Amino acid sequence: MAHTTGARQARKEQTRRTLLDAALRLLEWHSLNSLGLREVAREAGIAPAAFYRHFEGLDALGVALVEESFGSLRAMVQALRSQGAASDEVIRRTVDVIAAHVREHHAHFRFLARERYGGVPGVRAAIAVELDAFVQDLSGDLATQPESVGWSAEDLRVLAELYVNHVVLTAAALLDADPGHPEIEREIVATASAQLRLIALGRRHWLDTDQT
Amino acid sequence: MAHTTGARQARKEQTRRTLLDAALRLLEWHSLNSLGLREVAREAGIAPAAFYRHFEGLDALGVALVEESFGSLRAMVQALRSQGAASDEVIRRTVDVIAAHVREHHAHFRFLARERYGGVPGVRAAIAVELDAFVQDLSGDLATQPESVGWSAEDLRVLAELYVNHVVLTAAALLDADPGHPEIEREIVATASAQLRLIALGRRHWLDTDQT
DNA sequence: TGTACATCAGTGAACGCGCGTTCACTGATGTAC
DNA sequence: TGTACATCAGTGAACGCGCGTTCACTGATGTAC
Repeated sequence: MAHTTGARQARKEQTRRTLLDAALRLLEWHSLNSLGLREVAREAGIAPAAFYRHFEGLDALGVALVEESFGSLRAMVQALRSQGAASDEVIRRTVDVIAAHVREHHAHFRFLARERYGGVPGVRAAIAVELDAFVQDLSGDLATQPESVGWSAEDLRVLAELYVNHVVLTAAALLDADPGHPEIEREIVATASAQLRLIALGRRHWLDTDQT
Repeated sequence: MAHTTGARQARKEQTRRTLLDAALRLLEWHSLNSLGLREVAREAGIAPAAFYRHFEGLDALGVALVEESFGSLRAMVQALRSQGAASDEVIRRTVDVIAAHVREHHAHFRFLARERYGGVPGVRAAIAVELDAFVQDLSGDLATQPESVGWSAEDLRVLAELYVNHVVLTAAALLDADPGHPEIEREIVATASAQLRLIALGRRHWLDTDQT
């Protein structure tokens, strides 16, 4: 175990992960700006001063978590992408996929829901930028679907934004649901499905009359 | 100015208001759980110890702000109620009313957007309860409209929730918009209108096919 | 391969500071007679 | 109306505490020869 060069760097990255995981664990209960640097270091099991070897401060750690969390969101949409469009059956499955991803990456989704309008400007801005890019992505995706013939880019962006907001709110609602009561989760899923169906209906009839 | 009995109580209420206003001013930049009791007292111009004559702690002040803020929300919906249903012209006016109210009561709406998924459990719970009651109210209201013939109570609740979420998100987006750039605000209003139109279209065709 | 020096992630002690909360107090307002 | 006592909103000093940040350090890892 001697000259495996890069061992130092690997250990450093490992400690960085430990810090991020510790922060995510604490963020289950606190929001970012009520978190303490010493608190995170303590949870991670390292000395407070060592924190500075990895991040300039807690805000920087927050921005790193934003990037990670959007990884989870993109992975979820990747999973949805393999599904087709807007039949009722497909909508039900879509919402199930969301629920499953939220359960699996709850810490990331909780973080995004909390900090989207939270008190740390840098983090809020980072989320806004990522969310915007994400909506652009999705509307590009929607454009390739047969239902989107005749839609302007702007219309597609509006639709994509509606979808994204809906998904984020559904995720937040699922996170607030007591995991001990699965019937509440089923209720949220049912409501979210009905709302998606409503939007899908609107989408289907969008071009029926003259629109801007 | 001698025996106007109740002068003491009036002064106490005035100080309470001063505290609430000071907190709202600070909440423009911080979120509730990064606020300090001493900070609020300082902003209000009273001794820290006097705070306890009015609230048990900052959390209690937060709950009081929730109640106040929902007053603003209800007032807004009251204003919307005088409008009719879902023609495009009415939707445009609806969103304008929202924008005007958000501008006028920005501190309240910002507080709700921030704390809805924020880090103070008591406040989050209070908002959830109020929001739920509010959705119930609205769906009762929707039930009286001619467009709602044939809708189940559950369907109306789903629709009302979609509207409320949409309004809250629109308010949050408006709050994040730099007030120095009115064209950004106009863009948000345009997007919100289009999304409302989409939902209204879905509503119109909800009963076209068999639904649950 | 072995040796001598450089790097740098993590340590632990120290600092000054503002925090939330308590306490006995003050003095204006309220009440009883 | 006047007086004597009670109430209680707001004061200001004091407390112990955990915070973020700095610093010189240690010792394992990396590098040059």
